Amino acid sequence: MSKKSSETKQKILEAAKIAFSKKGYDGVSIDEIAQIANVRKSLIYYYFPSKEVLFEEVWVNSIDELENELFGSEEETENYYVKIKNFLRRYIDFLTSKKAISELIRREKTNVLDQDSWKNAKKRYENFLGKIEQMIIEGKKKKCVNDNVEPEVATEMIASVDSVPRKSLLKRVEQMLLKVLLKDNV
Amino acid sequence: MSKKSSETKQKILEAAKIAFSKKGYDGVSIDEIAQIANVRKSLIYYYFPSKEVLFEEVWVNSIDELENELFGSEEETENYYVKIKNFLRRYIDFLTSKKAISELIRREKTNVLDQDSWKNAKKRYENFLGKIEQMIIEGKKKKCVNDNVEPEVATEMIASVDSVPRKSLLKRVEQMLLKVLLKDNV
DNA sequence: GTAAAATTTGAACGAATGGTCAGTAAAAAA
DNA sequence: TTTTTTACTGACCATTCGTTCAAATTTTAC
Repeated sequence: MSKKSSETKQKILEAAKIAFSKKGYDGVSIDEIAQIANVRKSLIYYYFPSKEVLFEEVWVNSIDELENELFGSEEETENYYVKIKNFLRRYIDFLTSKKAISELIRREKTNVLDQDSWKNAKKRYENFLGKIEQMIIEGKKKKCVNDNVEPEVATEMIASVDSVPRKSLLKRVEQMLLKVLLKDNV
Repeated sequence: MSKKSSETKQKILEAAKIAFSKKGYDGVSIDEIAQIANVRKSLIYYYFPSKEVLFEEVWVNSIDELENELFGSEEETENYYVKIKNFLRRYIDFLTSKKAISELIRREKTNVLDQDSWKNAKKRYENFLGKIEQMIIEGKKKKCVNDNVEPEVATEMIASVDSVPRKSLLKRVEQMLLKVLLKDNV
């Protein structure tokens, strides 16, 4: 794939991301995306076989970006207090800075998990949730996370934070989550 | 309007409520709603001039039902500690029992507030939020709500609770909100 | 410079969508 | 019973939608 080609593809992906995040999958037409990206509609079909696949690629990229910011920096510490605290801080930073992706996830995550047609998107999102769950499980093994915390429930709790408006409230929720999750030796 | 007429209209509204809550406004067609309600498509247009108006009526009814459950029972007390505590308890009860309406609001509230076309729906929802805000303002006057709480922000916080999954987590969030909002003389 | 490959375009298609309307059936009024 | 009003139907329309494709243009390889 040449430079120009991947540039165009990127332009389409970016336009689709913005459109889907603002209006949702069903609220956006290929024409609309083409207009935003400033390309002809048929060109979109040169790069993507269908609207569904385009959405899935946008989704997977978005989760990649989120996951990278949350788990990417190779953590030196094995201290799960620090690990989980850092994780939540990074998550909240992401939610307040990367608005388009956050809004996209908030809007479509239910559909991604329910809908059978978006298999790749679903698999990618479940994999991401699985990493959070794994972190909680490890935290329990290391005696940092409360024994009464069910990892699956804790994961749902953490993921639901993406619907919280305003940074001030997010900070409160962060504190609440830390209190609920971690054993309280300071 | 005869009995049969209002029964049919109700059947359509109910079908639309379920469909919209599951798939969102853009994800649902009039044909689909007609199928669920077991009526012909054109009959829907006998009762509603457009899909938009149908949605707005579903929305307004839903907010009515919610508001009625939260503010309806004529409270005897003027104690705003009790009032706000009861309010939050009722809200959480509603979210866990009336799933369709809760999901509808969660799905579409952003669109209702943004979109200019759904004027009635927007006005109704803003009026509902206004009542919550008013309760906070009164609570401040009565020295029950913390001085540093901004009513508008508090309202957003409370409204965002509709995105919280699981009753166990909802109970936690309820406690957090009470802690943030109310002065802590037990 | 020319051939081959990759990229972009515009026109078109069938299906689905929101919406209309003339007409039929049923209920209420007379 | 007849008339008038109300409730319902089916056929149809215009538009938008996702999608296809042959042809044009641009880029790359030789």
